[in-house]
Formats: sequence, C-alpha cells, structure tokens
Amino acid sequence: MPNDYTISQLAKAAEIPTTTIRYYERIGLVEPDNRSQGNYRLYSGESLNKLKFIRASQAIGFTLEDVKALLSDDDGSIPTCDNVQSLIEERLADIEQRLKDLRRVRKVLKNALEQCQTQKKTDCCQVVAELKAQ
Amino acid sequence: MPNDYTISQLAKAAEIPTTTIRYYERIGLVEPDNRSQGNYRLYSGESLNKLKFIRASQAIGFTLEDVKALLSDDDGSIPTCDNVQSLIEERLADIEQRLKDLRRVRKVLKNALEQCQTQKKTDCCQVVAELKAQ
DNA sequence: ATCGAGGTTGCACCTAAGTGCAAGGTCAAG
DNA sequence: CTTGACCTTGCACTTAGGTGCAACCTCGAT
Repeated sequence: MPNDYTISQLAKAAEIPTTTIRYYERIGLVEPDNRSQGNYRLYSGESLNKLKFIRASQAIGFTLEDVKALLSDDDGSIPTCDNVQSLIEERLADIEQRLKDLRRVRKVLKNALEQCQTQKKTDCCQVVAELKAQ
Repeated sequence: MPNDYTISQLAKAAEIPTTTIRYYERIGLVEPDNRSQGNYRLYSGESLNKLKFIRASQAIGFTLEDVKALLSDDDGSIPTCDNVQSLIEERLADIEQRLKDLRRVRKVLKNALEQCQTQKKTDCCQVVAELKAQ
C-alpha cells in the first residue's frame, strides 16, 4: 500500500471520481493527510481504506451522515459501541420495513399485470382504474 | 361527490397540502377544471380521484413522471396498454432487484450486530473494521 | 520555454418532490 | 367598511449526493 497518492491516483484506486473526493472533503468526511509544495492534496493508504469503507457503507444503505457518525464521534474521537450498535439496529429496522413495503407493492403490481394480460388488451387501461381504487 | 372544490377543500378531501396541489399543476399533473370570478381554482370530483390515484401510485413506487405517463399519453390521450404494461413490468423488475439488495444488506448488518454483541462491548468498534472489509 | 496533463479554488447547477415567503387580491361575516 | 381567512403569483429554498465550469497554478517532458 503506497503512502502518497495524489487525488487522481487515489480516485483511480478507490474507483471514485476526484470531484466526489473533494466533495467528501467539503462535507468533512475525508481530509488529505498532507499537501505538496504546490498545494496538491496528498493521501495515505489509510485514506484509501476510508474511501472504501464509505462506499461499502453506502452500499448497505447508510447515508454519508451515518458514515460520519460511524467514523468519528462528536468530539472527533472513535465512536462508542452504543453509537455503532444503535446505528446498525436503526438500519435493520428500516430495512425490515422497506422489505415489507416492497412485498406489498409487488403484490399490487402483480395483480395489476395479471389483469392487464387477461383483459386481452381490450381494456387494459382498466388497470389504471383498479389502481385508483387501492 | 360535490362538484366544486376550492383548492383547500380539495386539499382537505385528498389529504394533500394546497402547496403540493399547486406544485402538481406546475409540473402538468392536475389542472383546475375552472376558475371563479376572483380567479380562484375550482376542481371537480374527477380531480379528487386523480389526486387519490397519484398518491396511490406514488405509494407503490411510481415517480410523478411515471404517473404522468399513466394518466395520459404524449399526445394527451389515454395511455396505450403497452405503455401501462411496460411501466408496470419495469417497476416489478425494479422491486425484485431492490428486494434482493435489501436482503443482502440485511445479512451483512445482522452479522455485524452479532459480532457487536458477542464482543461483550470490549471492542465493539471492531465492527467498523469488519464493514471495511466488505 | 513551453505544452499538456493534472491540480487548485469557488461558484453554480442537477434531480425529485416538494416547502416557505412576500406582496397583493377576494370573500363572507359582523 | 373593516377584519380575517383564504386565494393568487412568483421566486427562493430544501435535502442528498453529487456534477460542471471557469480561471488560474504546477509538474514533468520535450
């Protein structure tokens, strides 16, 4: 793991646009570890890990605000167990709810589609009316 | 079903803020059926149905753009069967994918939480490191 | 020394689905 | 005829997660 990335090297390694990395800096997520003479941002391998962590966290549904909370406490220190645990629990509850909603919606749509198909297209748009009645 | 609602009467009946109704008008979703002398918007029961339909469609995951397509074709006429059907099919595929993603995420989070709990809180934030490895 | 690639900053803009506000017009009751 | 509730318009702002651009700076190679 090299220890001095320019922003575009980091971007390439993390598969994130440089503009997005600067955006993360703006919102206080990732800071360069250093600056070159010419004021170029310089990053360590740590930063690469951090970026990967951010993307992984996003992929499992955390917002960037959540990630910020996961990465550091209010006072800038390491987050407490309770913080981490309750964030995870919140996300889980959230996900269960979304699963429930999606299954309900899937049922409605499947019904509608079936209607759509059995109507032999003579009055498929009946379906729209059906949806109205939901 | 009365036949002349002012905007706030309609809003109350549909349980949608007046501001939102005006917003729907701005984006071409719902137009008042008439105007009073004083230039007040006047709506019919049809409009009430339309609003209910919009909310029902949103609840099953259609965007307002989708709803627009469901409510009228490009030329302003009734949508064709094919239009309706393919919109529904798209939404279904979408939902299946989201269900898959959410189940995966749920698994990751459940693992993390378990780690979190079995660590007896001595090093709960290990979990963060685990997530990094995803 | 100069050229092009890549860096810097600040600022504006994007989507989606609204919300908020100000300045003014209307309506019904008292 | 005034008061208060409701309506009108237009415009700006919101959240989240970025993208795009202009004007300028730096670096390495030729």
